[in-house]
Amino acid sequence: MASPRLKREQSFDFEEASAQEAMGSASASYSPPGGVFGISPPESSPRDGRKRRKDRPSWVKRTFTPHFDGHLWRKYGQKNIKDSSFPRLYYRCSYREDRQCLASKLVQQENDDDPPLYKVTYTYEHTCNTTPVPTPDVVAEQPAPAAGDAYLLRFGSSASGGIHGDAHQQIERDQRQQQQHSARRPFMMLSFDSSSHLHEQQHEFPPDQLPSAASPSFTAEALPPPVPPPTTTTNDGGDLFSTWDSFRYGLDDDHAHLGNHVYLPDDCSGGDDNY
DNA sequence: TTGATTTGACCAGA
DNA sequence: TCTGGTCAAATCAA
Repeated sequence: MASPRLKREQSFDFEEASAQEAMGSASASYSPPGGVFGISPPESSPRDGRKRRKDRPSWVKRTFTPHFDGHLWRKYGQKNIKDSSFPRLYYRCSYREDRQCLASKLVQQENDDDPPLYKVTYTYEHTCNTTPVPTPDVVAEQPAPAAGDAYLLRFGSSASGGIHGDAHQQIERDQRQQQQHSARRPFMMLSFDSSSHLHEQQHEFPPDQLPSAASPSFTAEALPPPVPPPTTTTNDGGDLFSTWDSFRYGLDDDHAHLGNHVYLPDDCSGGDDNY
């Protein structure tokens, strides 16, 4: 009897090494040129499905909300990693089979802070052409960012803009988690997730570099008046979930643009915003 | 009933 | 040889 393992799913033969080399070491953040790799359609031998990891295009970002990046993911694995206190979670695009979307991501918690910081490694760009949920969320707890008060502001992906219901559910689950986190202890959280298909203006602040809410250039009040949201959910308990379409938040000059978050592990600060 | 998640095993790369 | 990435059956949840 042949082992079912013999049945290898899709196998792809990507030669992305050149792209990696162009970006430097494999561990550096990789910014997909134009947001699209030179992806070839699935082909070649079955064994290449497990392409050498170094050859696969990937980029890293750190975020407090690893599940909010505007795409719909399906978890397919979890593994404890050596030298890591936290398991690594494996996700792939939910449209992998439907649209041969190769995008996948690895989520690994990096610390036990509140909220915890996650390192997300994306592999391959989305080719599913699904609308990456252009409806960010704003979650603001505590009306005024007074000293010591919790202040949570999240620009995440919401489901109201064309995402499927299951994605909505997933997001809601995550929102609940975030709420639970935020309810435990005062903290400040700023995380910006939105449609990633544009691959532009993405920054993320490490926890120790989060712009202060009191900063004149980075306050909740500084937010541009949002487009009237198609759906706005307000929790009576004081939490506010606001969603609106096509929201992009930019800060000029020496302040980061906020629209998506990105981590710049090395010195990828010049030129295009890294991804 | 259907789809998502969990989890142990397999396999390839380092 | 070890570790990490993926598969797929079993299980869970909606």
